[in-house]
Amino acid sequence: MNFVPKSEETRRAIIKATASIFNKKGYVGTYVSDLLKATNLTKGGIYGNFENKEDIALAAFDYNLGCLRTIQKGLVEAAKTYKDKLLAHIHLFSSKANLPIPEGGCPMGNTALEADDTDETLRKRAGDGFLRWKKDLVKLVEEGMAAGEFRKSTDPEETALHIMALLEGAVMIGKATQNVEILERTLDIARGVVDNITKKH
Amino acid sequence: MNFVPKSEETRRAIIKATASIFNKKGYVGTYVSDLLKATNLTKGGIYGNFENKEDIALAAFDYNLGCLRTIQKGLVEAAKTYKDKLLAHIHLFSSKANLPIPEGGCPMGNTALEADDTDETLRKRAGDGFLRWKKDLVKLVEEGMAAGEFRKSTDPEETALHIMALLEGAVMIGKATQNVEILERTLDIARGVVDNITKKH
DNA sequence: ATGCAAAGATACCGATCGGTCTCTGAATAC
DNA sequence: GTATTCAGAGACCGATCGGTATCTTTGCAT
Repeated sequence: MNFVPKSEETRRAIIKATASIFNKKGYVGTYVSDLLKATNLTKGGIYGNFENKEDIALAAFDYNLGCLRTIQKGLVEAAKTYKDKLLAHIHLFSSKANLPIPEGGCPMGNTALEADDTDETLRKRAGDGFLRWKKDLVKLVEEGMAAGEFRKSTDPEETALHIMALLEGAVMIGKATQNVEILERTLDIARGVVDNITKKH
Repeated sequence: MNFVPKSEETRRAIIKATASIFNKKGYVGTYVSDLLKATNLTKGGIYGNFENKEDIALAAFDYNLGCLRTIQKGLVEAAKTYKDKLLAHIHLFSSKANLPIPEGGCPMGNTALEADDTDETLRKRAGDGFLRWKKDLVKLVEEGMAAGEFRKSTDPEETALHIMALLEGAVMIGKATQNVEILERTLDIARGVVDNITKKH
């Protein structure tokens, strides 16, 4: 215990180099040997900066999710209307968007389904990520309602869950079938959800 | 090559005993030692009936999915209206339903997100499962339209994707957050989708 | 130039991985 | 009763797992 990383810089480099591996191959499927290859380090370098494999996996998850949220934040801030802000959340998942999102897809989704029965710490990270995302969406819907963009009858929580579930489901089914059309069609459904709460004039 | 299982009965027993393990811990996360424990067999028994671990994993996936589809089929056939048949697909995922569904959740979802970047054979199984499910749903919507239950303006494929993505997303987010309310609320959204294509009178 | 600290290389560890091969014991055939 | 068969037991295999402990190198302060 009282573990102190030897070099904050190396630590960051390890995370950056290995985050995509964890996101693609999962926690158990990623071996320390994979990390050595990806970082061109040896065990001394790895274990001098991380306590153990799970420590790296957690940092990698945070990195991947942080990366996603940063892009998301940029898109949302760039959007002017609340409708467009919601659409930005959807656009983030589009294969056409060509955004520098983490390889391997949504880290929350990947982690959720791998870790839910096996690793409580990782599961909680994913769960907290979803709750934070929901909070963001709920806030956007509420603000959009206050601004008069969305119908008064809108249920913010329902809308948030609707969009989130659609997006995660879209990615999952799109990846399993390796069918981009399915992904994009499902994203269009999510866009329709946003459209449906928007006031027409 | 030319592998022939020694006992069809034992083979089935192995699948039955280990299917839930694969569904919970995933392909890489499930060890042959886990299978020995669960079956009370030794390696001779296992490898006399399966070529290798992937062979068991594939059989386990088929078993889990088959189990799910059997229950699904029963619920759908029991439902009288097409609306209720669609709702049956949703009900299958409800935590309140207390159905004997495979432990560990939807095998397609689990397999999709674990195997999409690592195991082409497993990925394809999951993908094919989704496509078959979509076909079932599309057919139900089309038949419901022909029977005058659903609006003429309904897009069967869109409806199918909408329901599937919502359900898979619901399970994922529900499990990650360990929040049954979130699962059930999202299922209600899916029920709303069915309601929206249903003609009112 | 010399001494020191620390980051990372490397050798090593026990455990366990997936898989093979030989043996054994119980049921069947004769 | 004896021979045969075959499902499954279990010892064994090399490779690799995650992790530790010691050595080596490098850069810096003096």
